[in-house]
Amino acid sequence: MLIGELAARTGSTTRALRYYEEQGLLESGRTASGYRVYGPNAETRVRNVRDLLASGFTIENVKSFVRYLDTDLPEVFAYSPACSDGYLVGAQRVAELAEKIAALTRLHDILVHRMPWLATPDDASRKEAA
Amino acid sequence: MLIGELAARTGSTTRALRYYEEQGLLESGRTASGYRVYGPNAETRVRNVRDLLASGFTIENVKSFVRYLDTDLPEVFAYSPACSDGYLVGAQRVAELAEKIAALTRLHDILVHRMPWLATPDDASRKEAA
DNA sequence: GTTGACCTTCACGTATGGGGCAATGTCTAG
DNA sequence: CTAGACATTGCCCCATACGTGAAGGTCAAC
Repeated sequence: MLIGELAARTGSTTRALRYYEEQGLLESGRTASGYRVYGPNAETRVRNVRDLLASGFTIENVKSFVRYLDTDLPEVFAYSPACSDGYLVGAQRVAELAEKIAALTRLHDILVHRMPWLATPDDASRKEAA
Repeated sequence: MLIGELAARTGSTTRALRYYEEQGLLESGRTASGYRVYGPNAETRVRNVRDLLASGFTIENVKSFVRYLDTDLPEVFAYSPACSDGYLVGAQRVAELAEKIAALTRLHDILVHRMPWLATPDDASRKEAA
């Protein structure tokens, strides 16, 4: 399978696949003329990478899961913290996201506090609730 | 007043002040030897710029307020939408922040949903409330 | 032999607010 | 006269996951 086919089968792009390889998340053989060649496992692997990215992990995070990316991930994730590093990475990522959300929320609230006429109905209802 | 003094008086850095000038938010005269020279208004202006940035506006946003930056801003902001462009910029910025917060929250929730053992007490209480 | 679809590497652009160098010029005090 | 504190411009760096060309090689079909 060449890179175009793999991209089509996984709903990604050739650019993304080369990027994953550059990041050490994907391996490929080469034809005599230098084209990347992929085995059938590559499809599962790419799906897993994209699945994790879409779940809020970063590329760096996904590197921690690289050992498990050739089997179906739902299996891995279904049974509690399957691997301790997965747990740690997940927990750290959740904390990072929570922190970023908090920081942006702080900015948002400062802004609304200074310019109260900017409050959205959503803000108003949250204010009522508080 | 030279750049170092202005930086010290406003709690910023020389690098930041040159950046503000590059962005058109600050003006300076020059000595014969090329040093930047600032008048006393510069201090108010820089404070206002940094105040707006700290309030969640971007550099681009602050450019919209450039006409008002030589007077004390609290005055400007105290009387409802003092200037219609201020209102528009503020509203847009609030919307942008809200959107970013929503996007990050979506990621966060997906992650917690997939790895429920990662939920923080905060998540749990929010879940109860819902 | 040529068109066209496929592939390659290289490398800049995205948004944000500066940080941190380098290489060099200027001013002031001892 | 020289040290050192200050100034200048300019350029690369940060994180993020690729997008979007450029300039060119490869392969199948007609």
